Amino acid sequence: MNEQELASLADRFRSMLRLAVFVSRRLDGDLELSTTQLSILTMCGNDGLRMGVIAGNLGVRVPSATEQVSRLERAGLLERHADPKDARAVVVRRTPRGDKTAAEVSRRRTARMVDVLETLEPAELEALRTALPVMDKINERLHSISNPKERIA
Amino acid sequence: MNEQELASLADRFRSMLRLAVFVSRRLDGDLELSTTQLSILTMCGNDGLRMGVIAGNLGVRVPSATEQVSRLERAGLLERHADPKDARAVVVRRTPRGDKTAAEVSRRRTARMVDVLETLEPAELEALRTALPVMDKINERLHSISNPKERIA
DNA sequence: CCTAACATTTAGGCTACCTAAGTATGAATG
DNA sequence: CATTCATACTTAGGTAGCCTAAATGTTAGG
Repeated sequence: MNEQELASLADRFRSMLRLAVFVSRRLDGDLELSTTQLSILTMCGNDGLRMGVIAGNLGVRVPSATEQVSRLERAGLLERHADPKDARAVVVRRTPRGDKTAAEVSRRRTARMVDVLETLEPAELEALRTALPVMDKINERLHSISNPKERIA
Repeated sequence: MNEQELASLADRFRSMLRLAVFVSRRLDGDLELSTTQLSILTMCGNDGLRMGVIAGNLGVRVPSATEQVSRLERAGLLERHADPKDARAVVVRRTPRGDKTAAEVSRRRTARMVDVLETLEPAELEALRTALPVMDKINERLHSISNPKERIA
């Protein structure tokens, strides 16, 4: 693939990323838990996770994770526990109600997505399936790019 | 493809959408203009667009578009003009500086994406290319799903 | 005309991110 | 041990970008 084709693919892929944000909003924007909250609930099994790990999995800073966890705790879906090995740390676990809610919400959300996917051709579904691992790889690659921050508008 | 395979694909596709949000943050999070702002700048050629059309293209409500346009106007990249056909309406156009900035920012952003794509196998690039139109189709399908709004946490 | 529909802005609110600074514990070192 | 540095988390305060509801002015239809 030559330079120009690559640039064209890059451009269209950038548009696709933006589209993914829309799709995500359309799909999840009206439900009980935000996508982030459902992710947290899903990853904190009954074994529990450290706050820092949650943040890392989400791709956000620790204080952002703290905020979401606190909210889910207030809603009775998660609990903070002391880590016996390290008094600095916190272990976040789902409550029984959290288990139930996570399962329900996830089921509803997947069902909605299935409704959409059902309208597609088999070849299109195959295209989707094939592209999934590529996105993972791209995400990994981007870990290596750094981030200052300044906006002009 | 049977019911269960479809559900599994739906699940993994949902994860991919979340990943797309990360990738987008990693890729664009540190630059001069937000993704939304660059989209606006790109779509408002020198012909200009109505505020409502901008909002529609972005997939947001009109007041959200107003806000971003105002900001870009303050930054000297866009201008509001009266529509001679309809005094209620506004036509948003890029300034010459807006032209220049849009081109530059877009070039830089694509270059960064090319750097990432260059690390992939030809088959992976092909997978990406094939999946792009499928995302468009999914987005269209989702237009038909409605949106109240209530969170439990 | 008068009323209803439309295009936009303004005002106010919320989520989810961020950075910087504070607290407390743990680990390493002289 | 005492000190110091690193780690894990929370708190405080700020910002972007979305939302709804209401205000303003314009057009179009009966």
